[in-house]
Amino acid sequence: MTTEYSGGSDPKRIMELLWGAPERTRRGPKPRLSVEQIVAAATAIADAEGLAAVSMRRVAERLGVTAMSLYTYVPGKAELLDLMLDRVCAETAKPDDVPGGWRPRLELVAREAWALYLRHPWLLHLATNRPVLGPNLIARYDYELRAVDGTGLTDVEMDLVVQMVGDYVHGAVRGALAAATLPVDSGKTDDEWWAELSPLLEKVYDADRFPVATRVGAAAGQEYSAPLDPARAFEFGLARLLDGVAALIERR
Amino acid sequence: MTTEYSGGSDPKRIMELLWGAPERTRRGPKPRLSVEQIVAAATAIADAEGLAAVSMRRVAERLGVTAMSLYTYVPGKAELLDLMLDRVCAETAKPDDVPGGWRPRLELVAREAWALYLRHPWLLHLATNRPVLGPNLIARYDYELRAVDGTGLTDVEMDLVVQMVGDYVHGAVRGALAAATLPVDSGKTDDEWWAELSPLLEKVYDADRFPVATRVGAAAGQEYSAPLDPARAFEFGLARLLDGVAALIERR
DNA sequence: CGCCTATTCTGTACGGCGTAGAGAGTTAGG
DNA sequence: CCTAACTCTCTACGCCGTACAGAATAGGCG
Repeated sequence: MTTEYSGGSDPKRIMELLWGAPERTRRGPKPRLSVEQIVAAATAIADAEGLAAVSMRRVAERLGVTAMSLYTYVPGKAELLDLMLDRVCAETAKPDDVPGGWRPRLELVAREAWALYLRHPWLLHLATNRPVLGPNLIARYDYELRAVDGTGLTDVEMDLVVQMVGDYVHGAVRGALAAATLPVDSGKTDDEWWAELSPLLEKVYDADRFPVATRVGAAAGQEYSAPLDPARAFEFGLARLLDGVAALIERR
Repeated sequence: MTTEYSGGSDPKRIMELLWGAPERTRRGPKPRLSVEQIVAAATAIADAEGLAAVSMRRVAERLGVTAMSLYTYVPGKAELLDLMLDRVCAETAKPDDVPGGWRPRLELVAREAWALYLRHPWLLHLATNRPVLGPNLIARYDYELRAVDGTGLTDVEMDLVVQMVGDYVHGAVRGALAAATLPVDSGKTDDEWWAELSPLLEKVYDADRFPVATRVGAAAGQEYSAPLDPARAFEFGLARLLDGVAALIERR
């Protein structure tokens, strides 16, 4: 019996893809590719040229195959993106023996996520509206939760804390990458860009209306454009976040 | 769906658009539209059908005009998205007289952002790679900073705290909306969805491998699918976050 | 007034996208 | 061997953003 899935795609199929389909004997010609090759090719393109460059035609071209032949391996592009997401999540280290309690463990979780985002910036632009229940994502979720297991937090609180850390990293990376790529893809340096923009800005608003934004924006801009400082900002914010978690845990 | 990019071309032009161009006498035929009408139409479509439904052709159609005629008002779609972003940011209330110090002020900032995201969920999918220096965005940034001004934090720390709150809200909304829209656009209830998926999951992984994820995931799923609880989770996480900020401020 | 010219808007077209559908080629099970 | 299952190619549809050419409009200047 087959069910008809109008809007979304077949959950069974994507599950098989994520977890590795059981090898059946196949009647037709030998497949020239594998799902893994396709996902790897798509990931390589995304790493090199960004998510926008990942199209079925581009991926197929890289594999010496027509676009449509990919559809014998993967139901569609959305599922390919799901597979890319789960695949890269296998890269994060998950050591079991981090000493020092929940805080160093959560710090490691955050830093691994930070590093993963920097390796694959296109992760920022993946909209994960629906859960992707792949093996690596679940394993990572489990690992992250274990960082705060046994601290007296309720299950829901544990989920929330882990979610918070993930969200924070996401946002911090976005800020860092925006600052880093701003001068790069406009072909101008940071100073040139601002030099061009600031007279326009000044013509149109008086700094007196937004005194705090003007002052702080300048300071923050300088901080972020310094060589190593997005990472320091990340660490700083992380410390604040974990202080909040600590306050919660100590109250238990 | 993947993220939409915004920002890009001639800085002078987009600045004029954002801040309202100086009215010059124009020689040709009277314009049938205004930038404001176009941005409003695009926003209405995004509110009703999501960001993916916003195309130049769709917006033009809604205004009784061809797609190309929009390009006399707006340099391109990226700039239209910039304008939409700045436009909706005017909606957030910014009262000056919040009593109780920085914490209630920051809470208000977060709740206003939360409400804005819920009114315009497509904001989640807007990635602003470069800053959009519109009047409403700057005004909001200034307002948010004033919430923590005079607390002894450095300028850079102020920026960081405000950024953190914004990032947290972004992530929390994403989680809440994912939970809410999951059953909706698949045409199934939450229970049906899980009932269909869980046998597939069970066939493929044993709960013993991910004991914590299994337990916590179930608890969190139940919590989020309850009617009002994404909002409670949001408030809870916000409290933790602000506890961290408080620890920093008190140390000053 | 009438011309010139800047501006608005339309029509058409290009190259991209995701993917549906038909059909050619290939291989295993009966 | 035949047939059915399977892979892969080709063509095509309907979207997308937008470049370009040209028609219509109307203010500035003679």
